Amino acid sequence: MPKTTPPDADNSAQQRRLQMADIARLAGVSTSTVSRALAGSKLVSEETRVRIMELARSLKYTINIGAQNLRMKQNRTVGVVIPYDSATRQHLSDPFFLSMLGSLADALTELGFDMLVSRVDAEELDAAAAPFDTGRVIGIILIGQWRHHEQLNQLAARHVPIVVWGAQLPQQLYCTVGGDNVTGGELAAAHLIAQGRKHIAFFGDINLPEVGQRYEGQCRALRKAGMKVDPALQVSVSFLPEGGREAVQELLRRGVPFDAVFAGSDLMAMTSINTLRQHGYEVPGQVAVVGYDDIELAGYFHPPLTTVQQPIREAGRALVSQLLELVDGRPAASLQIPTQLIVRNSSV
Amino acid sequence: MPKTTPPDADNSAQQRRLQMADIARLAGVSTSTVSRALAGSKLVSEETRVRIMELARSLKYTINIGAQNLRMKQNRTVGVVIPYDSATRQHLSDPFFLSMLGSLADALTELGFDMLVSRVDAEELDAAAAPFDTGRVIGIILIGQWRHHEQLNQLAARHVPIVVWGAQLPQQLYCTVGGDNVTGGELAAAHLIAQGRKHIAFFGDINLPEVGQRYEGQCRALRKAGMKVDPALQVSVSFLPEGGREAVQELLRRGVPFDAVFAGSDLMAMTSINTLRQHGYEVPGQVAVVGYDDIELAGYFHPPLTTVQQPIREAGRALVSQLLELVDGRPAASLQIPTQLIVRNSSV
DNA sequence: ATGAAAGCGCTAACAC
DNA sequence: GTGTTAGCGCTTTCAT
Repeated sequence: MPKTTPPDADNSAQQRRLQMADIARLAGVSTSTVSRALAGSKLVSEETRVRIMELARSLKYTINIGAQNLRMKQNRTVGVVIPYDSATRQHLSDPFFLSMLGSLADALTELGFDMLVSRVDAEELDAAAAPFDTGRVIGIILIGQWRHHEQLNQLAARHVPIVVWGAQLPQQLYCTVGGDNVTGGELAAAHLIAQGRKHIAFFGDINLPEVGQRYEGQCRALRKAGMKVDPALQVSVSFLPEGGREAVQELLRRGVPFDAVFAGSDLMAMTSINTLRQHGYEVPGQVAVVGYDDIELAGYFHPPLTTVQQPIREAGRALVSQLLELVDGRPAASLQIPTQLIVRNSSV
Repeated sequence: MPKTTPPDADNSAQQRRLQMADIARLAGVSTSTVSRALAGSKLVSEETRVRIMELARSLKYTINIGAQNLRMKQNRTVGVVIPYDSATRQHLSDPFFLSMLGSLADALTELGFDMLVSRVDAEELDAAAAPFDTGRVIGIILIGQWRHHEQLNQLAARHVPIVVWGAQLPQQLYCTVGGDNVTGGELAAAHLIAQGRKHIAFFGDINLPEVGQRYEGQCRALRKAGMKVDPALQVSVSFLPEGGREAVQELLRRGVPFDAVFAGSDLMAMTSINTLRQHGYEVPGQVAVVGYDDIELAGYFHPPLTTVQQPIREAGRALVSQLLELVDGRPAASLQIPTQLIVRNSSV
């Protein structure tokens, strides 16, 4: 572990960081006055206030937020946690999660909050609360509900202010914000059905709440169209990019006929398309494909990907606003963000 | 601006956060003993240490890091800043930058550091130092050098510990970590030349240091092959995804013949390929295309993208290790991470 | 309008 | 081994 000596350690020329007492001395006033001046209090005369502010600015002095926070018992930092899968030791790479991070950064910056990012082992989700427990952040936004409903409930029961990006589940103590997965799945499947597709495969781990709901949506669309649900067309594969390839191979192995694929994520849709092509299938000619997420690159893929859009900008804002509710001690309802189908060429 | 009342505000049932004094009282010892016990000091008897630790754990007490930092004048948080373009008000979306964020998160987590992410207006780069000036972070990693060489120099002159992802420039006071852009460009162009391409277009804003160096590499490869550099084949376009489309259109407008494109980023390569196709060009048949970055999706594109790989995992680690050098008061040399050409189908 | 003094939650001499 | 005390850099009564 690197040492990172404290700034005041005697490594030569490290000039000591300026502090309020210095400004006070230089201005010939007390620290109280400096504090007030910098805070824009009207208790200090216009003249000295200006003088002190100028001085501070010319010396590039800024208040030490740590000390200020301690004294004022406040904090404008929000924790964002992205669990990683300890088994695969998978690192942060899903473009959708990454975009969410960007969107959260934007939403928080806009409101004057800082964002503390940490990664935790998905199996030790309790650790997600650490930045809160240690007082560094006022609450936690967790991206990736995965299968950890129970652990999340426990965190909420402990009164950790936490908002989770994911699906709304029965008996849920924590607040979630997520896309409307059932409708999303239904839209996707209905679209494929409208294109005349008869055998629609589903790729994705339906044990994950969000994916499960997307599949449920597909089933609903099938039933509405008077078609029956064939379990042989449902292939459970992980969220990793290779998922698409594996799913196609498994489906071919099963030997069930299919003319469409609804994939649990765009990444999976893309690898599915590539694998289908390698096996000589034309997309969308022989197999129509629909993805999920509408990541930045979906439209640039060949063929451009039909997909269900998760409105990431609003998602970020919603996550933040619900968290701030919780932080202020108000209850925060779980939210569903409406999704829409983006029809491109991979399915028509 | 939302209020975010301090935790001790009187909104009903917010139970006060446990603190060391509480543990001390419950254990019947002084706070010093608790402090020592929790720090694992050998000054406290085995027995009381265990007792106190158990107590703390059962009560889910954790030390308030803010107070600890203040007292110990230490900090294990690193700032990561991603400037945004104020003109286009462009938000964080380039997959490469996003991946870099992920890689940094991993590298920092591994070393036990936290990551504070902020976004600043690229025109006000001075603001990038704010998290440092206010004592929240021990140093800054800035992703995106853009055109702000001068402002970065000023930050370094102010002794802000800062490491920048970007190109190494003459008269540079700050530390950079970046790919070897010249070699990268040379590899890409040499590859295209080896494929028998005669008229290689370059897409990208060569005023950006990194892109300029990639172009320089291309020129070098051309000269080595005894070919001449045709300025009409260089098209300056922004880093935005649409850049690729605009570049192709501009090139066609110019009417110069071309049989290859070297694009400044993968995103641009992808949109270029799509636009070329729309105009009836076959890739790689009539036009070979090479990108830059090797983003996650490059291999899944159709055709799979030949590209220059920026090793993002090492990049993250290198950025962090150089920053920690600076923080410890040691000089940190700028680093170039070797790049390699990944040959896929878009160019062969 | 300004200053003195107390204290935010913690650690580290220094006593015993 | 453990407690007492001072103080990290700031804000805020309470005096003046």
